[in-house]
Amino acid sequence: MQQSPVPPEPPIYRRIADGLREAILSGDLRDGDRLPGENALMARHGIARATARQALSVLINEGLAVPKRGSGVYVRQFRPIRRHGSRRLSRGQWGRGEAIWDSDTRGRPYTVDEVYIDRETAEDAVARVLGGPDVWVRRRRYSVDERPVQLSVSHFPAALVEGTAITSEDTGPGGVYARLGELGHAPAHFTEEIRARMPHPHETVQLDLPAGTPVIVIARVARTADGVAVEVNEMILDAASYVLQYDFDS
Amino acid sequence: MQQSPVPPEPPIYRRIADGLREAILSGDLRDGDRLPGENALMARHGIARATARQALSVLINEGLAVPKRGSGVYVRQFRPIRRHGSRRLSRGQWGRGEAIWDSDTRGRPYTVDEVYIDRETAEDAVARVLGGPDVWVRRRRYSVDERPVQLSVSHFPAALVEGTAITSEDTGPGGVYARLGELGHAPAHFTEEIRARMPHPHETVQLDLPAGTPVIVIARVARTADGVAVEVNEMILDAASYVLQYDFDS
DNA sequence: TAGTGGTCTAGACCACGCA
DNA sequence: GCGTGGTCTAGACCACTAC
Repeated sequence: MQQSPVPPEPPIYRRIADGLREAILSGDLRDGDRLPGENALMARHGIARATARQALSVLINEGLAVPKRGSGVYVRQFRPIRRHGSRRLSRGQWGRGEAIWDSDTRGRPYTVDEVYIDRETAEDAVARVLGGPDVWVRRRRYSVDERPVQLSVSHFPAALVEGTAITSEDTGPGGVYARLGELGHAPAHFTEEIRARMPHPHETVQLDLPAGTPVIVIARVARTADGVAVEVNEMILDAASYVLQYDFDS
Repeated sequence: MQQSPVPPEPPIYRRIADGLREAILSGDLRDGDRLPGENALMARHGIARATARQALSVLINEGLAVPKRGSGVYVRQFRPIRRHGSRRLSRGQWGRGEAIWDSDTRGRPYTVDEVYIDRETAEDAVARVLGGPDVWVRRRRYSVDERPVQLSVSHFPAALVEGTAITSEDTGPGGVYARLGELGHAPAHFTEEIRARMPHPHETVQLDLPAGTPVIVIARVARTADGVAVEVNEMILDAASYVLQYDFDS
């Protein structure tokens, strides 16, 4: 039998972090409010600077706070955009104003900040799906309200799109899917694979992510009615900016 | 015009972290390998202990490494389970061995570790969808290979399920959906909302998450053919353990 | 200019693992 | 018992923000 041991006290930095987190999650501290700074925590709890920093770093790494140099540490807000996957069924009587999570439903306009188009050799997984490594690639960054929210890399089989508008910056009305349709390869079936992880450094830079924000990674494969894969699109989303929604029936 | 300034050198701890990350992502260091420890980094780079710790903490907070007390810091593995949302279309000729990401396709068995069933007052968002705050709640924890991977909380309208097997531990053959069907409320339509964020402390404990692992949160609403919501299920997934997949057509 | 967070040093004691 | 990571102190200098 194990003698129930005295439950060990959490370390000081953790107790301080717990208190601040409580204040944030309970709503006592709201979006944009200033947290007590390092000096305030040192004085209030009689601790060293490094310990105060450690407490704040917990909240920062949890995505609940953002440090601003020379100013303070602030509570962080979460106001996501809603992205619909399959929405065939969501237009009926159900699914109107009955979402679980709050989100900005106003259709805020996307801006495409950056576009790079290139002919490349695809990595193995993409090559396997597209039937070969020769691809045209379209890399974009999307922003909403001046804020970068998504990186997107689309791969197309080179043999399919060579010489079409898909390999130029302006893909024309209807975008790449309209062009694929004109080529007799209209996308009909989609598969989306979704993961979440902490961002790599270049993603942190390109999406301007504060510490403690994961990214959602979506790998989407578009196939024609015949089942031929015509596009592989990898999207990196700022997780704090998105709610994904999928509607389907059993 | 801005005179292009000399690009500032990143701090030491960051350069060390970058080097180690590079070694991990390039495959030089593989799953389970031991990283150089604090003492090794101090000696190799001539830095103080706190600086070495800071470098390692970067990788730990990125989910790329796990510290083991008294032993070392180790590269972390990612071997996810595949969870299918809508898979109506995935059984055809397409979608066979053509996934983008690796995953354990062997159908490893789930274990239900913990079950709590209770009558509760639902929070606002759930009450709004279910048409009232009176709910029966089933809380479960799922494990795969002895490892907790998912927390799940299902809410059912109390008026609908009162006195049925849904309010008892053993829901009988076919589970709760079979019971709902017998009651004339078979689920037919599903909406899944997905977010990702860093875990709350109780989630870290219950899922035994190392630092740097986000969670995926899925809120699923099940509706009958008439559009009546009969279940709201909130799932918390260890993001390192899952790939979600959705199949649909345009 | 005063206050903030960012980086770094040089120590200390502890709990834990592994041999 | 030794090496590991976990916690903590008491300083230092810097860059940046706000006033």
